Amino acid sequence: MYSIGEMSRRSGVKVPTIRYYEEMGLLPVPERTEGNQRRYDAAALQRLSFIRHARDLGFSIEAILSLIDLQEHPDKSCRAATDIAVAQLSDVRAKIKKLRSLEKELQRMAKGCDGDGVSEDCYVLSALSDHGLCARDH
Amino acid sequence: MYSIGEMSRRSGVKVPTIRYYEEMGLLPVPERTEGNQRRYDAAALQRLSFIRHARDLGFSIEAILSLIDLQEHPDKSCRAATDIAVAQLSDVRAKIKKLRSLEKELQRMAKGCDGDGVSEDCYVLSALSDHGLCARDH
DNA sequence: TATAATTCCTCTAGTTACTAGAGGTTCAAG
DNA sequence: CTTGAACCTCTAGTAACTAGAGGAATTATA
Repeated sequence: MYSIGEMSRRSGVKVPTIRYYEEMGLLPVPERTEGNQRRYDAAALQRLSFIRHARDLGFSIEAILSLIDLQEHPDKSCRAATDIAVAQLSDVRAKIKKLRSLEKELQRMAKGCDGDGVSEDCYVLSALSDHGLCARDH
Repeated sequence: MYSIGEMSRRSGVKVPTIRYYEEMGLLPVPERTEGNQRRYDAAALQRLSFIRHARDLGFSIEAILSLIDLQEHPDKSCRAATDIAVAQLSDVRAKIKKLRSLEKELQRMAKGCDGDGVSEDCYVLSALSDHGLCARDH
């Protein structure tokens, strides 16, 4: 049986976050010692690692709740899990796309100005003030 | 003079968000009518467009506060503004990098599984459970 | 075994950048 | 002058935690 600190060390998830996950229903309510401290078993650690992994991949807590539900009902269709993963993938792709265009514009901004001189005629500031200087529309 | 709704229409920033920006110190406190409604001038609209533009580019409110400070003190160095833009750029690049590797892993996950069958042996779920299946380390 | 250091407990509040809603007032058009 | 749209303030909610207070339990050392 692991204490919450032990769980934290083994999973890389901070202690208050573990309690938060419990509150959110991601982790089952653990046993307690006589002194009211949480004690976890190996299954709980595995579950926590699953959560950590999914969060690292950007899955929302809500999505993870669905994934856990699927894990606990092995008779349900795998389709649902795949759908969640695919949705996550397209979300990530949309974010990449947006960030790429931001990157371009910021690059232009940062390059336009050598950083010398006063801010009165700073390219960064004028680029932000004047939308007409943008390469893209937003 | 523009009402807050007019400002919203012209800038594309929602009304409650304009009030929020005022509270955050991004927008100067505007004049009021006798009936206590906000009335803005052209300078305020320009400022709001600047803010909108900067937010679109992912600048934090704190960063925008600094940029505005630089705008209002044209004697200060342009260096500071450039630094903020460069920091923003590297932030964006880091995010892109992270998202790209997420994309790869999610793609692998979504592909590994055709969505048919029960979730007991769903690749998505096993990939999330078993870190060893990951292509990258996180 | 006594004490000290560490870890744990709950609870509240703060973070970012807004958004939603309640309940009430003012403005502009007809 | 009435009516409906727009405005006002204030509170609370969102996501996913993080920080801190004040106190109890556990573990390690003497």
